[in-house]
Amino acid sequence: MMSDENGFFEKVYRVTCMIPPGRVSTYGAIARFLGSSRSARMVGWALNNCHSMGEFIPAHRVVNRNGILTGKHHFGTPNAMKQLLENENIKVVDDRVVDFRKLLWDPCREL
DNA sequence: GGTGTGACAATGG
DNA sequence: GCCATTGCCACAC
Repeated sequence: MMSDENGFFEKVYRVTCMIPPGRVSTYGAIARFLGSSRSARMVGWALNNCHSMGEFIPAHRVVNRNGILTGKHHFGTPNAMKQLLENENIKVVDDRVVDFRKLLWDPCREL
């Protein structure tokens, strides 16, 4: 009960929505911001359920540590994620975010 | 209540 | 420096 808003998933959704446009974040960074630096995998899983939220989650701004669009296949179409990233003025080449290091948005650092 | 999983990350060879 | 393996923690069945 009422664990929905306090659940790990809800936190992931909220932080993911907090990612400013034109920026990208990593699963580990989000997980660490949530207090569970080792639950990076849970972050991806949470986004996997994001389709059940009823609200759109900018999961396309979340990539792995290498800046690779690991979950692009889960967007319905592998091109959707890249298209969304390009829509944010983010360059994506070979399923990798260009200047990912500069575009990296760390909640623990920026906040 | 236990088992399996999963869009990662870190470590070792 | 790259490839393979382990750890990991929260959620679904």
